Amino acid sequence: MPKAYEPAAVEQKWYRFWLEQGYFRVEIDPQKKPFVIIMPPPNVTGELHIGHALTATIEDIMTRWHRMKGDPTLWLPGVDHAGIATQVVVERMLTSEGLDRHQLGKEKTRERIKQWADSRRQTIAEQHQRLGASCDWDRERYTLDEVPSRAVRTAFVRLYEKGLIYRGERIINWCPRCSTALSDLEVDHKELAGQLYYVRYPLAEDKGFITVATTRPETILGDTAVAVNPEDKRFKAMLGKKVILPAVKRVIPIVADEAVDPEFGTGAVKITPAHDPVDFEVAQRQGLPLINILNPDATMNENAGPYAGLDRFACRQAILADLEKEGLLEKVEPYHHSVGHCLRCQTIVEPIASQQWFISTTPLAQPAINAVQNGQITIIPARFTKVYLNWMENIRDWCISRQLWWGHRIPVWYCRDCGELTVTVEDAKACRHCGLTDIEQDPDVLDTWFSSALWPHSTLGWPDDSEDLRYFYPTTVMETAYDILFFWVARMIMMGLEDTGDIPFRTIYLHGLIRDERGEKMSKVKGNVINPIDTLEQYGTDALRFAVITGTSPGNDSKLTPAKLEAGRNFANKLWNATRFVVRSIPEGQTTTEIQRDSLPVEDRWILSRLAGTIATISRLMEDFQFAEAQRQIHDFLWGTFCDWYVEIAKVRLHPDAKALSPIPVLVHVLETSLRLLHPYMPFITEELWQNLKRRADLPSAASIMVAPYPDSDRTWIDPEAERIMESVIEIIHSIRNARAQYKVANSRWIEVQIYAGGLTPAITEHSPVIQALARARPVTLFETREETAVVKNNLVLVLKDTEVVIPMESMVDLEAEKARLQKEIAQVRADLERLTTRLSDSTFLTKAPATVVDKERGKLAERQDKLARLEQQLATLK
RNA sequence: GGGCGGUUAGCUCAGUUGGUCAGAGCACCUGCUUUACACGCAGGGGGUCAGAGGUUCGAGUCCUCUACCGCCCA
Repeated sequence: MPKAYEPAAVEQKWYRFWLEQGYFRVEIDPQKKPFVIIMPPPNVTGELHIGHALTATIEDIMTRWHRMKGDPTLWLPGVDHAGIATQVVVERMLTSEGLDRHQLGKEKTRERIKQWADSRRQTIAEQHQRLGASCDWDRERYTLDEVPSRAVRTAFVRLYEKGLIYRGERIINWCPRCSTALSDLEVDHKELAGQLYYVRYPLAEDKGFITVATTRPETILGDTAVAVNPEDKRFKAMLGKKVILPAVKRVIPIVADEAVDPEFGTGAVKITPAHDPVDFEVAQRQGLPLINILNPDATMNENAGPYAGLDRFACRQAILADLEKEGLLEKVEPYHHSVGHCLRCQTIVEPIASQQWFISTTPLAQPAINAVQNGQITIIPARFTKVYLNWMENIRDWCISRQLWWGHRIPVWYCRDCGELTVTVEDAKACRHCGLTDIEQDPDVLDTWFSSALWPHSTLGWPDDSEDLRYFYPTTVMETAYDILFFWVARMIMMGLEDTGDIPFRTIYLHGLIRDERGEKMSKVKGNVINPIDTLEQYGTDALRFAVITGTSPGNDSKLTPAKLEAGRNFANKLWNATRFVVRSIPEGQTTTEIQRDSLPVEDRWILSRLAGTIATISRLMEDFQFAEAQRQIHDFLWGTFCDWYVEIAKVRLHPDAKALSPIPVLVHVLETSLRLLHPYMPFITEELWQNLKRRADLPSAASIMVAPYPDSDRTWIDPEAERIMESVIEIIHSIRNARAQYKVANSRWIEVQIYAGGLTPAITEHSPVIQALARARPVTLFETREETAVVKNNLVLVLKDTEVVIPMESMVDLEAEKARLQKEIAQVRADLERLTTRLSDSTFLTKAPATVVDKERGKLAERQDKLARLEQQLATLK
């Protein structure tokens, strides 16, 4: 084995091996309950970013863990076609070639997008593999595959037939750049500093005017009324009168409507029904006409009269100039308001009344609310339950049609003869109503999120009654970032329940976002994105996985820093060298590593006890989804307990002259078990080391660590006595090392030590070679009690929990410094004593606190009193 | 406007049923070519757990309020 861990070769080798062995494939076993995660499909648009690496790592941890536990485990990977995003990307490519999609035509454009998306799918799969993802690649799905596509059509048709999908004219969010409708969720609201313009609308029949305030003066061109609140006394006389719309000179009425906020602007507002959701509703109530003034690219259309052809913002300036000229612009105030931007391209969206397809969500939301409220579905962390319910309870209809060329076509055909609609799963050949064949399919496609909403069941075969669907559905965990709760999770619950009658998953685990070192969200624009592939090439995949998990807790954001990556890399290297040491220590030809349980020395019983305790803790934490804490515990056990202490102690017995029982079986057993514990977190290095170990020692029969059993906690190894003894031994070694450092004793110098160990004397005596080796102390002499030897002046006495360590100071110690140290320690013990005495003389404490707590406090008091006496005695010898 | 989260060592953060909980990593300081590892070893300093009040025998942990930072929804 080389001196340092070199990840690159190891990773590729083992991933290929796992793949070839078919370990990722799940076998259906009707006798067992499966563990199932459907991967939330990454966007086909790009490469994986560090957030995907976190998603993949957490899902892989759960997957590998359950697989090792023996559950039939399915982690189903997939990609979604990302309608808008993909089309945006390919359109940009076309632009750079001097083309645009209209020149190229629909078919050729679609072909280009398809080619590109297919290549991306390949990249994404490869990147997941580099991350060690143990997904079942045979079951990989793509939203545009045959079955998911049929699922989309089937779901659409069923909802349509139930009256839950309808077509209607509503205000939707229109992205002029993408040239499509968007759902409310795809609009990013940003607070912008704008202006509030006060504009005078002259009365048609009288002198005077009414002033309205607006942030979008260009929409004046689409006004069909001015409205005031019916309760607003200021405008009583105005009601029923007409005003002349500036700029286009149209005559419009002044109406009363409750929706008007008398506090806003002047209390009178302009009504632009085709370009504002509130105004649209006012118009419905008041029977006002709709005038659309915008072309799809947000230039003004023919309804804008003299302004036709201008861009919306140019038009705004032109109208303001004209109003100014006519003296109709009363005043302008600075005004902060929220402006919608396209999630994908950040263009300012326009609310436009438009004929679109919608899902009537309220009937779907109720069962989705129930499923969470009655505990069928659990959200982790729990606080997101409220966020989820709040969204569901206030849900609005979902606009699902998109004016794009990339996605699932809407399965609706319009008849040119009778005008009726034909809505079918299979392509329609003729009108269902009149039978004639002059029909045309709706040109639009469906929102990509519509297909994502079906993902947990469509990937398993729905609408077919497939074996996978019957066995794996409902799935176990939906794991994703919290920012996707509404996009995916909420809609998956609605559609899963609607289509299958059952919940799509039992647990929702939401992780936080990864931010950069300064806590900022990563974005390509800011240039602070971390590429997971570059990172894993630099530090190793296991180090990357370790780093993204470090310090995370459910639902909380985390920062990825070079320090964390280095910690991961260092840990991998530490494991590498620990294993290298163990492997090298196994004598040639010896493979038996069976543990002789009856004759184990205390340190072996101790490390095995600690291992059993660690396993129990890890199991509890993992059941609880506390992966970061579990990882930390394994790390601390391996580094802080196994390497720092057990391996060092074992070296004494490995010495060629040692006659003691060989520690090799325990070394191998603890290391091997720890590697299995760690495998879900750091799969590559654990496999490499496990295989190295296997070559030299008898290990469980599995061909790979990833199919070896996950360690089970065996309480019979818990050994409080061994733990107590070893804690004392460690404390003794600590105290001697501490003294050496404090008194600047040269490393090469051996110092003499006497230990007073009371009842622990025989046990500590056994460890005197260990104390000698690890504390560089010789000779080490043990006594039951202080009285056995005369109190000698000028000794350094270290008062420990169960023992006392005496080091003759001879020439090495500064007497005054030692006095000061003792005085300081005495003061500390006195402070403790005072606190304990107060507490124990408090009658409420004595009566109300549980007896165990009171006893514990009494024990502490006795211990401190004893310690104080010993310290004072020691101080006296120095005077 | 409504809701949520955060505020713990210089930095990044753990701390899930209130009683060894004041921790980890990094950084810092002092030593160390101790034959697994300098991607290391040994030792060390450092925090009134944002502030105020309350519940309790006991609060980083529960409740109320305040301040600052951040997020989501409208």
